[in-house]
Amino acid sequence: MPRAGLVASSVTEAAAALVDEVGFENLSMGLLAERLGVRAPSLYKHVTDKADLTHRIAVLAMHELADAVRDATQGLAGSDALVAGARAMRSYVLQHPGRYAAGNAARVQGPDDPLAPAVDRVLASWTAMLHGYRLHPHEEVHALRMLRSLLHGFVSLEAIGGFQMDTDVDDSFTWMTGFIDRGLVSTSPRLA
Amino acid sequence: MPRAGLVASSVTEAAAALVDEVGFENLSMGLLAERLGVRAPSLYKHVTDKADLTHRIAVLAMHELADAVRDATQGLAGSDALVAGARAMRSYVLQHPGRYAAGNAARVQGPDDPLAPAVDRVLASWTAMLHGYRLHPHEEVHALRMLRSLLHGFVSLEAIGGFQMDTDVDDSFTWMTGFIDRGLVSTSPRLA
DNA sequence: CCAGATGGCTAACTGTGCTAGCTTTTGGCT
DNA sequence: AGCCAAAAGCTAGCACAGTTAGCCATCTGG
Repeated sequence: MPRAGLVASSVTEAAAALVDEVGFENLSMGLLAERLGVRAPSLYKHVTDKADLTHRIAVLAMHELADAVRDATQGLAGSDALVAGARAMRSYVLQHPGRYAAGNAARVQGPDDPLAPAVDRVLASWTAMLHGYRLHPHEEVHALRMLRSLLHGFVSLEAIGGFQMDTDVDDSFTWMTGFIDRGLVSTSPRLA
Repeated sequence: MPRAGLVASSVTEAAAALVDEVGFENLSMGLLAERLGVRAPSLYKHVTDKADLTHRIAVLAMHELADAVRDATQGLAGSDALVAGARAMRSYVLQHPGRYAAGNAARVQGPDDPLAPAVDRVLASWTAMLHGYRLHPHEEVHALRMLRSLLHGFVSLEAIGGFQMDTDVDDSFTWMTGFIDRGLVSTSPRLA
């Protein structure tokens, strides 16, 4: 019987694809094994346990999200960058809800946890974006947290179908990013 | 042997307390039964299954949240109401993270699901609050979604310890509510 | 005070995560 | 080429959580 030729990264990729399909809470080792044409215990040769697996998905997701935002904001600044970055994040999460859920469920474990730099990359993208507004240095952290909360909250709610009313969700997102942009401009001591 | 004298509501209350203590994902029928001085299968005389139990917690949580916001904004309007309501929500979630997690995990099931009116009560609170800003009618939904996203995102991130930097989280929250308030005021066709 | 409804129990089944220990493939080294 | 250790797969089986079946004790209404 030939081997399946698995490796930690390929298992993680398959798990990420699966989790986007069936939902984060429905991920099971058995189902993943089936997808890979292997028996469940064999997976433990590549990941230590299910927690390790979901953690790896989280790291993957944060890097992919950081890449998506970076690519979308390439060459843009100020309002344009903000809108493009926000749209890129929303699009990524709608396309990969399971991965994003894994990212939210994960916690940074030790000082060498690769999740930390992955999350930092995402935060650095937002920070760079906010830099264009020339805020007071002590306001930047507040603005970063606000932006993060807003985007995270919006996409989380949208992903679980939380917006019931029939008003178009795209319109709300556009309005919202415009609202934040105007607020940031008028908060800026230089651009106001 | 005397009976424990349980009833659906008391089981739900106990489960809500437990879930705040051990975390939503660590809720187990066995642990809850132990707390109630009963064996696990006995719980099924009061709730149909674990999903039913968490759903009941969710309904309870949404009503409690709606109450907290209503009480906090009593007699206030405009900016004052917004700030007070936002603070009340943040405070509730920090005090009852498990309940709030249950509320987010729940989905409205049928047309008679008591979760729907409970969620509506919360949304109605925010809507009433926004009414003070006299926005254009077609902008109200957008503003509601923004406010909801922002608050949900912030308290969710805070509850899981997502804000790493040592800048005070209280300060960020205050800054953020102020930012939104100013934005709403200047968006309003009457108050600007 | 009896009878039915009700709330508790034990026993047992299922599904999932995971470990132990065996077998087979694989790839490098002589 | 052939050997040998490491690695990758497998089966068997344990533990634990959720759940059901079915029994017995306890309340409560007539």
